Amino acid sequence: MPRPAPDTRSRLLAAAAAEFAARGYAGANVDRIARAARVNKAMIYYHFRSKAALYGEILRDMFDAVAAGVQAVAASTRPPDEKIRRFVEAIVSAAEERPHFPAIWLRELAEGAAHTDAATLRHAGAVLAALGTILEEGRRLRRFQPANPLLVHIGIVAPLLLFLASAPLRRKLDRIATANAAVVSRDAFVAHIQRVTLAVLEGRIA
Amino acid sequence: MPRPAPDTRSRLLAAAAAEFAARGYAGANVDRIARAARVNKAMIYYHFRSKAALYGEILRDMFDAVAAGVQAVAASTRPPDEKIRRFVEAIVSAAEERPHFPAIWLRELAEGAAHTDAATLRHAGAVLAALGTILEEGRRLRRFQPANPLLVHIGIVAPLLLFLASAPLRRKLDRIATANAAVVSRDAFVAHIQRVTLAVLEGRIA
DNA sequence: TCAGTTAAACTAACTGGATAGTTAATACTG
DNA sequence: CAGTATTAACTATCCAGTTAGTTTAACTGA
Repeated sequence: MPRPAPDTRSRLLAAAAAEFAARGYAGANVDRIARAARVNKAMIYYHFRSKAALYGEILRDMFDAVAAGVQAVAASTRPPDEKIRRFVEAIVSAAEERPHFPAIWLRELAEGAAHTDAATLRHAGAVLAALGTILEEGRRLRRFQPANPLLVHIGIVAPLLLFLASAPLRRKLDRIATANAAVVSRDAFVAHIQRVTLAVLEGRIA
Repeated sequence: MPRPAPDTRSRLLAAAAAEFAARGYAGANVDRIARAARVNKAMIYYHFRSKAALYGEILRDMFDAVAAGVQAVAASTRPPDEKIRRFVEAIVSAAEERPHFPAIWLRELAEGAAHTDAATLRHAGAVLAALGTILEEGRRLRRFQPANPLLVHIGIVAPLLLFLASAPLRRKLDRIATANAAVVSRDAFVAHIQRVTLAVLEGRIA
């Protein structure tokens, strides 16, 4: 039933996100995306303008979501330590709603955000800015020590992204390797990042 | 001067590492690698078997170097806390001798090590194993609390990789963004990771 | 000491297959 | 019937890998 444009568009977005995450922008194949979405390839060019535009749409959606999440946290009325916990949680849950986000973000970092347009880049910058706001507030309230926002940000985002993005690899290794006991649950990992970050901010490190 | 086979091979390796780091395996272009190395494209197929073999060689060299470095640290006679500091330092200096390592490693993680052969994968696993040895020793000597090696490993490697791999992006952003004061030196960053890791291991968190 | 031989190192030009993007025609629905 | 959604088949380009032939350094032995 053509007119109501079923879910072709969203099916394409989902299939494309999986493909881009698994193979990167250059490695992604438009025919394969169409096949996975069970849709004619030409629909990609009907609903989106090009492979690049499709990718851009996915990126934009991802960074919009994260930026919105962490900005809400920063603007809320909570004690600073609680804001930090929720900042971490906001990133993780945005990533879990979009399972391909971590891998795609990692790749964009690796190639200097080559496929990221200025607007999306600003949204990404807003995540760092939101963290900066929280740190500043914590400092004003004498709860946090001075800390470089970039350093704190990397300390949070890098482990989260790597942990989430490497899930497929870890599963693969567990199947091969000899009883690799090094398995960590999502919750344990998040809690660990929250604790470590707060220890840093509250000056409980060395 | 054909016979002495000047540095064609090493020039190709260098150019290829840069290309793979900047664009990923699929995005890398063999003609561009040859041009950058100022060498005829056919030389790639003369000195290496294929694009994949060239990439594999680069990966192998990288993981060999890191594995050797951290294994030397683990085998040395130092107190556990010093071993941890040197473990971090070993990874950073291997990465600095091979500036394209971090971006390439990040990508491999993002795509589940799709282009990594079994031997190279074992070397990568050896890095985690070396850390495990250090943690165990520290525990035996009552210096470290019990800790999940994978969790500690990600806490070290993820920030290092992200910090090193995002250097080009950060430079790009600094040129655009309005007085982004969030600049962190290499040494400050490394020292921070060392301190945080030891705080975790010595049970000084939470 | 040097003509002749060998094999490694190298090149220009080509090939074939993959793939992003197009088009013209068709189905459906309000 | 009007316009949105969809399709099969096509095109043009790009790019990994090949090939047939050339140059050069190192060696041979007379």
